[in-house]
Amino acid sequence: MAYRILIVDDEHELQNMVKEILTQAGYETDAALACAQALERFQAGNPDAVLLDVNLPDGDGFSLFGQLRESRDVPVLFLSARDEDEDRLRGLGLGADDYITKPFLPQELLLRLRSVLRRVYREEPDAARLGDAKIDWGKGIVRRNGVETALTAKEFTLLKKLWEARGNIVTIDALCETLWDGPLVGYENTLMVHIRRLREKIEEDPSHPKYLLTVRGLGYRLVREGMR
Amino acid sequence: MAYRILIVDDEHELQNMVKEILTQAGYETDAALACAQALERFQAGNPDAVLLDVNLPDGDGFSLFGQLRESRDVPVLFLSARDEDEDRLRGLGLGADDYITKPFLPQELLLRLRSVLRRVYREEPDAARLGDAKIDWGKGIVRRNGVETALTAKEFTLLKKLWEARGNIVTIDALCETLWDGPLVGYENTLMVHIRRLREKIEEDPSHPKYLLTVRGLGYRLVREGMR
DNA sequence: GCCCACCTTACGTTTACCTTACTTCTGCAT
DNA sequence: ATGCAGAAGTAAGGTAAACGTAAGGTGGGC
Repeated sequence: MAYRILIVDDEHELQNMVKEILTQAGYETDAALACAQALERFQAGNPDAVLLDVNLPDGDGFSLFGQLRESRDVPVLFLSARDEDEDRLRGLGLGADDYITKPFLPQELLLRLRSVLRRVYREEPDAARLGDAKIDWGKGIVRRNGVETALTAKEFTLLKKLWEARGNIVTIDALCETLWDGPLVGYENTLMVHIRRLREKIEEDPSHPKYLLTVRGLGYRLVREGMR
Repeated sequence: MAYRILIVDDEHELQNMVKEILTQAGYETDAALACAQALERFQAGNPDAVLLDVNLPDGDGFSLFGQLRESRDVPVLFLSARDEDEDRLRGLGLGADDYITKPFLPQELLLRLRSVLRRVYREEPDAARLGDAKIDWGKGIVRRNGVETALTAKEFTLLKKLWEARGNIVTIDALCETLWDGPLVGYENTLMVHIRRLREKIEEDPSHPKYLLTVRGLGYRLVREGMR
């Protein structure tokens, strides 16, 4: 999932350039031309970072910065045509994450933005990839085509067990044992139902699974990337 | 506890100046004149950040940077006398946290360092936001729609535990353990009651929580905003 | 073609959690 | 000590999501 960046600048030309740069690099962008609009877009779009020009028609970037930070500790990178020491110090002094003076190299903008995002959102969510599905173990959810689905307790432990042995067959007995840790009889059918429900959450076509495969007579197995 | 900063520069004069600036600002400093020494001081001193000159007598700062990062994801700010685009892009491209060109204003160095440290070591402001609720950890108070509500001891530690893991599920066992420190069982119901009371303080509609969510069979989880 | 392993669906059951009211505990001021 | 107030814990009835069951269907392997 791409980061969403809000660009606030009153120069159309520069705004489009920045937008182009960021889009090329795989970010999602949103834009505002003035303070009022910026606040509105900020609330609506909930961006992951803000690129903020100091000069704005209906106020200055510094006070807008204050309003943004009051609502949330969002990363903000100032852009400014003025390379006055005073401005730079003011921006950084307020707590901005960076202060970039125009003109700047597209590459440098990207790198500085990346640097900030890396620090702010560093903690890689403990996630696993399964084709086009992403499993977030911390949240206990799986994302596919942008939609999040919560895993139930049984589905969670079941999927985890399969994931830990991904590429290898896990017997039905072994699965039953991890799900009910006890007499491993009588729950085989229930297991199938859970498998089915899991497939509905991680597979595109649950009836023709591509990832959670059944091995007739033995058990189930999760495919491993680049392996069959 | 003051941050420890390692300065790596072969110019005595500049090194002393930087040292002076940082010490004045309340940082602890350590210094090295060349790569070999830098690595030694890095291992020994375990600094919280490194200020790194690009030009060094026994190698260049870029490769030293690689060695440092290999051992640990320490924040690094490059200092350079050369304001060549190429160098800046290279430094930032490697993953540096900032790139400052000499001569620089002492104040700017401090601000940029502070900015990086703030993100890396998460100096949590003494208050947290949760939707329209603001939590003041210092006072142990929650504000919503202008009304202040005091948190009780149990509610406070419970909320803090959830906050520290915000975005991720915290198991009921883990919560019980922090509230009653011990592998005690039998407090699950009490925990629920505390959860309920917390919700009444932070949620608009406690019966349909938007922030403190329950994950059936697994635990509870506090939503995290502006982040995926 | 037949069997058996597995799939699939609908539906009934259970259990984890919610909610409320009440009781007990704890610390503090009198 | 005594009583009080707020905090913490207990209990019991309610609810819906999660789970389990069963029964008919499907298809691969012999």
